[in-house]
Amino acid sequence: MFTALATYLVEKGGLTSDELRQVEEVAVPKKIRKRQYLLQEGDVSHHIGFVVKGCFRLYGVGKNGEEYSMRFAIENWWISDFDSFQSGLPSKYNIDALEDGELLMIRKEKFEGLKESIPHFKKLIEKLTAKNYEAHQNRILSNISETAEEKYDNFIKTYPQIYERIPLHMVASFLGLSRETLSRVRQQHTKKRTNNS
Amino acid sequence: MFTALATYLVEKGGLTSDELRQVEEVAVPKKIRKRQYLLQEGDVSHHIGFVVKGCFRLYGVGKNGEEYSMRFAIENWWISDFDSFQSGLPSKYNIDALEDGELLMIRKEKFEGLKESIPHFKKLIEKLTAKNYEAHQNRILSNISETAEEKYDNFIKTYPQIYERIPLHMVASFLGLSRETLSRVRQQHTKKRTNNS
DNA sequence: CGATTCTTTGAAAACAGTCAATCTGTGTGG
DNA sequence: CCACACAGATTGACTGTTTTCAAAGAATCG
Repeated sequence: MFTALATYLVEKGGLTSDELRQVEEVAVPKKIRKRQYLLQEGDVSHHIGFVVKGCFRLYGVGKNGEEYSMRFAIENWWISDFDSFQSGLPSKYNIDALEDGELLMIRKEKFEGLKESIPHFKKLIEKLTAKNYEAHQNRILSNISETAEEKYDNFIKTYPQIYERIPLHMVASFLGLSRETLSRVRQQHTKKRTNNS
Repeated sequence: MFTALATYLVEKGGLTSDELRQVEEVAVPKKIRKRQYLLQEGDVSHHIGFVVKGCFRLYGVGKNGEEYSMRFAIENWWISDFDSFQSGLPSKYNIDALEDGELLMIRKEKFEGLKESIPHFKKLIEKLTAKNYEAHQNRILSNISETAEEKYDNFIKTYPQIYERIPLHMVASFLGLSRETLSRVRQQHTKKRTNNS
């Protein structure tokens, strides 16, 4: 089960087999069933998880019970509430599994240790952090500048693999639209596509 | 002029006077006039600026010429297009001065050097990065979950110092509202306040 | 199969955006 | 010092988009 992470670390970070062994030592496999929580509001996120298999979702809950999807993660993505992971404070969010899945969990202390002792690993994490920053920036720009249709368009172009795996009402809550609006936007969209081709 | 940054680094990062000297060596003072650009779309952001005095704005321009405010910075904040700064790619954004101002500019290579050679400095930057991540997360949640009035409310609570210094139409573009809508929201808001007190 | 979850649709209401006009304060040049 | 231009803020009337509520139609799962 570690092979997925090993492959990833070699490809993306150029880790040596000795370095891989160090990572393997601290990566704890975890199986999780669909609909189970990986993290619940109020918990502290002590781990970061590498997704070997499955699909996960980080979301907040409004006072009327509405769910706001903040982030999704599929194979070869990392998942955690990074806020809580960094700060050690209780999380405002929940993480749940949208499918049966498998993760490799690394404790915060161990994770920091890997960054210290493996420069390649550190570099990789910094690269991911930068990418993440850019993604946030783009998402905010999309939020404040685009119409519902443009947001939808943008989403399916940016995250096609995710789009095909999650229910539409979660796409809607990720984009800040009601599911009904998303449904209608999609209808418009396919109408246009068929006219043009 | 360096004293502002020195004070900041001692208070927030606990730097020693020797470490401060290292920072001073690479920090280049820059004066800038109201309405001048610090960065223009297409430029690469080679520097990060520490704001000694003044107020700055990072914004994108839509195809119809509308401006979308992504970020503001006042005294003791850092300003740059961090995307471009990290990646070395041309920026999609502009930075301009909303008032006459003074900055201390640090070149990317020098900045990375400081992180290498001064653990205190590195730690401070990492703390800021984490805070920034949290701020982005909160802003996205606000974007996708709140009404116009809640967004406005949230903004004046989160950034009171900025609110009182920048034109309202920039607050509007930061929140993803039209200036007219913001104006009406404000009117409602003050009406409520006077009724309740 | 029955239950649950997900998606779509229609109609009405709430909300935000646009356009156009006006009002304010600031600063510049004659 | 005044006049004028300019940037910013507000207001009203209108338009358009999005939400809400209610219902019903798919799809999936045990």
